[in-house]
Amino acid sequence: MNKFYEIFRDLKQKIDQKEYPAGSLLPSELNLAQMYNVSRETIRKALNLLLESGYIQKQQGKGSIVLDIQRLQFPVSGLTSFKELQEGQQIDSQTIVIKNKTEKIPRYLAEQFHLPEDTDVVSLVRLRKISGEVIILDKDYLLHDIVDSVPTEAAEVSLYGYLEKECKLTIAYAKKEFVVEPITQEDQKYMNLKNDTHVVVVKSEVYLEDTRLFQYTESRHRLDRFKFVEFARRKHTLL
Amino acid sequence: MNKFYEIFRDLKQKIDQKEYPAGSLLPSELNLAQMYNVSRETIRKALNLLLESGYIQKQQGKGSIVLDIQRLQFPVSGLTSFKELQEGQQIDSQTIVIKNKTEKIPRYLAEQFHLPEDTDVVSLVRLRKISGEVIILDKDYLLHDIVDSVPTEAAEVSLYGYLEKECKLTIAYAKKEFVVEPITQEDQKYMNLKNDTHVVVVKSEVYLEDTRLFQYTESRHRLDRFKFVEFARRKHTLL
DNA sequence: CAGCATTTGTACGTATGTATT
DNA sequence: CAATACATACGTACAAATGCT
Repeated sequence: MNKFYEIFRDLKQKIDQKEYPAGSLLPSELNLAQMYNVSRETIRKALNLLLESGYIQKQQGKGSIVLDIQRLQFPVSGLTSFKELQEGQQIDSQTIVIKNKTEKIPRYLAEQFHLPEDTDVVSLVRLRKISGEVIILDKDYLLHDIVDSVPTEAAEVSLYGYLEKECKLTIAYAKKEFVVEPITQEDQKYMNLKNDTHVVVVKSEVYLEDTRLFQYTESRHRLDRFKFVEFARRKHTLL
Repeated sequence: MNKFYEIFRDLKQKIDQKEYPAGSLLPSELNLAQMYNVSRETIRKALNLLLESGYIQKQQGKGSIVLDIQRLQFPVSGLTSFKELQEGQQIDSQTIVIKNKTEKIPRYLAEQFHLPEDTDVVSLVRLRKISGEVIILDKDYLLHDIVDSVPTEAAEVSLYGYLEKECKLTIAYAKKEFVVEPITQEDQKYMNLKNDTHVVVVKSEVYLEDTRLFQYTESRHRLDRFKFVEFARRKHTLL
C-alpha cells in the first residue's frame, strides 16, 4: 500500500491509543519525515487524511493539534454502508431481504435520471432490525446493465462488499438528500412504526469511478431512531 | 491569493459556463500546467479542490471528467451559514432576532461540554422566515469569553460575517448532529407549525482554529421544508 | 495480445513565504 | 530578533492505469 496511507493508519492508531493524546501536538512534519524515513510531502499527505477525518487540526507556525475524537465517534459522514456502520459500532443488528428481483425501472426514476422506460433494474427491499425492531426500510435499485443480479446472501451480509469484491466495481461518489416524508403503506406494513406519521428518507444516487450512475437508494428511517452525524470543515475561501 | 486557489476558481467558472461541459475531459495536468504557467503540483492542488466540491471525477490513465453539477446545485455540505445558503439560492428570506442577551449557560450544555455552571454565554434566538412563513428557529449559544456581545443588527444580517470580519475569529470545524425531536412550547409559539408534532433539529458544536469550543447551535426546522443535500466520496481505504 | 503514448498517482528534494513562540 | 513549524511552489523521476495501434 501507499506510504502516506500507511503512515496515516499508523498515526490514527497511535491517536486512538492515546500515544498522542487529545490536545497534544504531533511531532513536526520534519520530525515525522525523519521518524518514518520519508519526505515531508509524504507526511503532509498523511496529515491531510487525518485532517479530513477530524483527527487533527493544523495551525501554521504551531503544529498539528490532536482533537478529542472520542466524542466524535461516528462515521465521519461520507459514503458508508449499513454493514460498515454496524462494524464500527458493534450493535446487534439483522438484515432481512424481502424482495430481490430484476424488473423495469419505476417511472419516476426513469424520468428523474433520463433513462428509457424499459430500463432493467435489480430491485431490492431490505429491512434493518436493531435490537429486534425494524427501524429502517431500504429500497435499492441497481442498474441491470452493470449488475446482473445480487445473491440474497450478499444482500443480507454486505451489498457493497459483494459489488466491490465480487463484481470488481469501484464506487466513487454519491449525491445524498435527507428529507422527511409521510409514511407509505409499505412503511406501515414492514416497520415497527407506533404512531408515527412520518419517516426520515435518505435518497442516494451512487456513481461509479467512470461517472456512470449505478444505484439509487431510498433509506427510510423511523423518526425516533434516526441520527446522522458529520464532521465538517469551514471552507472560508471556497465559494 | 494562492495560485492553486485562483486556478481552482477559474476552472470552476469555466465549468459553470460550460466552457468545459459535463462529461468532457479537462486538459491534462501537464497541459494545464503549461496553460497557467505553473508546476504540475499546483494544478493538482486546484484539481483536488474541484474533486472535493464535486466538480470533477479523476481517473488514472484517463483524465479529469467534468461532472453534471447542474443537478447538484446545493451547498456541498460542510459548514455553511444560513446567510451564505440564501446567497447561493436567491430565496426571499428574513431573519428576526427575538432574543439577544448574555446569561448563564443552560445546565445541560454545561454538563455536555464539561464547563463550569456559571459560564457566561451570549444567547441568541432567531426566527428564519422564508416566503413569509417561519420555517426555522435557531438557538445559538456563544461563549462570552470569546465573544463579548453580538449587535442585533449583525445577528440579523450575518452572524458569521460579524464574527469573522469584525471579531477576527477563525471558525475551523464543527460536529453536526441531525435528529428529529418532538416540538417544544417555544417551537409551537414562534413557528408556523400546522399540525406537526416533530421538528428536525440540527445540533452543531463549532470550534475555532485553536480548537477552542466557541458556539453551540440548535437549528430547529419544520419537517416539510427541511432538506439537506450532500456530496460524498467513498473512502475505500480510510477505515 | 503486445507495445506504445498519454495521463494520473506517488515520492523525493529544494527553496521561499508566513505564522507562532 | 531568532528559531521553529506549517504553506506554497517548482522540478524530477518513476509507477500504474487507460486507450489506441
